[in-house]
Amino acid sequence: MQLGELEKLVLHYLWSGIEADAKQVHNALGETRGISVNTIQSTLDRLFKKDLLSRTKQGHAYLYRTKIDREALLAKLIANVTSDFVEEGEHSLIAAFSSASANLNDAQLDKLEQLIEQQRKLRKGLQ
Amino acid sequence: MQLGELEKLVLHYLWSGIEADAKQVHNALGETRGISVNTIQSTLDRLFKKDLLSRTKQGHAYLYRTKIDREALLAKLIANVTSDFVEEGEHSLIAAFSSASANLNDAQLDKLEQLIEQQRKLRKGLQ
DNA sequence: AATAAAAACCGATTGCCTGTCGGTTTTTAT
DNA sequence: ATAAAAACCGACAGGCAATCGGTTTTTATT
Repeated sequence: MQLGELEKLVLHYLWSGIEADAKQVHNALGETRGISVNTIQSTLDRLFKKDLLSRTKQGHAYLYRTKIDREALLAKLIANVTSDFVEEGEHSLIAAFSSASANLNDAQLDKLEQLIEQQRKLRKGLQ
Repeated sequence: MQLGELEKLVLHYLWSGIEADAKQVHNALGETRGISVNTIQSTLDRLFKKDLLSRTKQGHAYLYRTKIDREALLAKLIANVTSDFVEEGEHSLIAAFSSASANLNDAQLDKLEQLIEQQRKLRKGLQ
């Protein structure tokens, strides 16, 4: 799945916890750029069709909101872009980690380990 | 940077440690697909221009070889596709992990922790 | 129910990228 | 010098994002 510039901007905007219709998004992003409301509408529709936004009719207009959070989208994009390069049974994140670990600083390594621990505890509790 | 199907195939092929000219790549990949040598040549050239391959004249033909290994390319692709979504100082992998950790099995968690340890040791040794 | 306003929908265009190749120029080996 | 091989150039198709004008549908109001 490909994401264009405007699509990314819209996602960013909606991740701030806002629900918005095309008009509002246009006010927030399009107006300054000299973009028409129609363009925003198309973009929202594309994101909807990509299953990244959900929408409900509110009065006359659709209210859009994100259907996936930033972190999940990151995971999705990473899986997407790496899938052709990772072996069967290999997890893309782990493959990615082994290639990128050198670019992580100490604090980030700590953070990751912390997240792993957290996940482990969660499992113990649930089982 | 976008990679097409044929480009990925060529990279895969060259990652097997081979140096090859257009003809050889064509033999290996193009012939069965009914693709002309010219197509392979274009693809090799595009990959070269993307700085993913290097080449040297060998006799009459260019010999191509990968300029980046699989892991490094993964890192690059990931950085590319995620850069618009990560904050300064944040690393996309860690952000992605926090949402995807639930999808990893115990063995994969172990594996990841192992990789972290390995990376730590590497740093101790180098410092 | 009629109608005006708002929004959705449809289709078209442009621009960028990959895949694809034919034809021309350059290089190389004999 | 020349024939063969390879490189190079330019073109076209197909896919996707950005962009918008115009038409249809929906909604609110009288």
